[in-house]
Amino acid sequence: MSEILQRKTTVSTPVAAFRRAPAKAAAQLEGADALELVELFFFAYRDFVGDADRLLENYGFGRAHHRVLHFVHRRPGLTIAALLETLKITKQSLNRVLKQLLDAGFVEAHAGVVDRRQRLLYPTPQGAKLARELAALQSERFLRVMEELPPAARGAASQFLFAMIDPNERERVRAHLARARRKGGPS
Amino acid sequence: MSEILQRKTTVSTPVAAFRRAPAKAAAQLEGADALELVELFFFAYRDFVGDADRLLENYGFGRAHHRVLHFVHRRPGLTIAALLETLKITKQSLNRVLKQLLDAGFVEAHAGVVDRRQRLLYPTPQGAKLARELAALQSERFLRVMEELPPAARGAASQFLFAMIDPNERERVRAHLARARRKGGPS
DNA sequence: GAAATATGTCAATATAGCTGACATAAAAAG
DNA sequence: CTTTTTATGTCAGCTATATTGACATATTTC
Repeated sequence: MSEILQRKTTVSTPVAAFRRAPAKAAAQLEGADALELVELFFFAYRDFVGDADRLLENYGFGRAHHRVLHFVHRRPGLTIAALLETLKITKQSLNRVLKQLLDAGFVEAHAGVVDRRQRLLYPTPQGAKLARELAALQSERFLRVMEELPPAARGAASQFLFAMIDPNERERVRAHLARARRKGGPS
Repeated sequence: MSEILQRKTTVSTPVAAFRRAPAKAAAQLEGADALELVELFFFAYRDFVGDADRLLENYGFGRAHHRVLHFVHRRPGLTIAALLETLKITKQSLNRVLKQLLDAGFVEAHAGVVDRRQRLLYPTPQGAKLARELAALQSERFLRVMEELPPAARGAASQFLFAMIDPNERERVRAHLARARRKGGPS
């Protein structure tokens, strides 16, 4: 069931709780095993963002730029307000990063047609290219993971991640994904 | 299979690829669906760390303190070198944070017995208490998630997270978990 | 016309990381 | 027993990312 977690020299698997004691899972989880999940999540995220970080260095950009470019690419025509809500940062924080992306020609802003106060953000061709490269890097990790995982576990990954999101944020996330599907398309 | 992802008003699920086209999964994943996993991972991690952040504020500590305290608590007697390797930061970065934890009485350092150059790090009772509180907060999220998830998906979560870790880091992570199990115990 | 909204901007501050250079004590190697 | 390596500490300066608070402007809505 968890071959990938096994060392060649038989040693205990990273997180054994769910297999070890299926009956008393909820009780036993609390102490040590949830802690292991916490740590795995930490390590996984650390490596996950590392991929993109290395590419971004070549452009003089950081993670903040990545996030902005990513969401603008995913939802062309995104407003400042929508971006702020997605990123959960202040407009002052966003502005520094966004200005750099605008100046460097990776993102464009156009006045909204229905509401001219709004600035609708679009990736430039150059921005779209970088966004695709970054997305490819991170997607590759997921692709590799899905290949490694037993087929039964594959669908579980997205369920798991979605369940990890704050319940009161889920609707927003769902809305974002729905809009990205309409707008961004196959890219 | 993915009830938790469903809106009450029937709408497409966040990540439908693995169910949508089991046969052509690998091909179709690349474009849009791996991207959704990337985003879910981002949102999930954002909310996951948010829990602890709020508690840490009361103590004037940040995430960096949390990570140090966490690993010291998990592996009492940890050396500086081991901590640096786990956190993947420089000793200068660590030192500022560690000094604050030492000064505030959350962590203690004792000269190593076999090698007196080493400083073995231990949580104080106060440090252990805070570490447990933080761990409980983050464990709770996992516990809730595991309850939400269909039983079949539960074991998959740890497999998934472990598979997300860089292959050349996995041995280190396994070693960490093994040591934590011996040392930290049920805490 | 007044009020609310979307956005921009200036200034000061905090946190968390980095590089580079140098210092010290203890262990290991010769 | 001297030299070298190792484990750690520390100073100084820099960068990236975020914050709060205050104020400005254009546009829309009431």
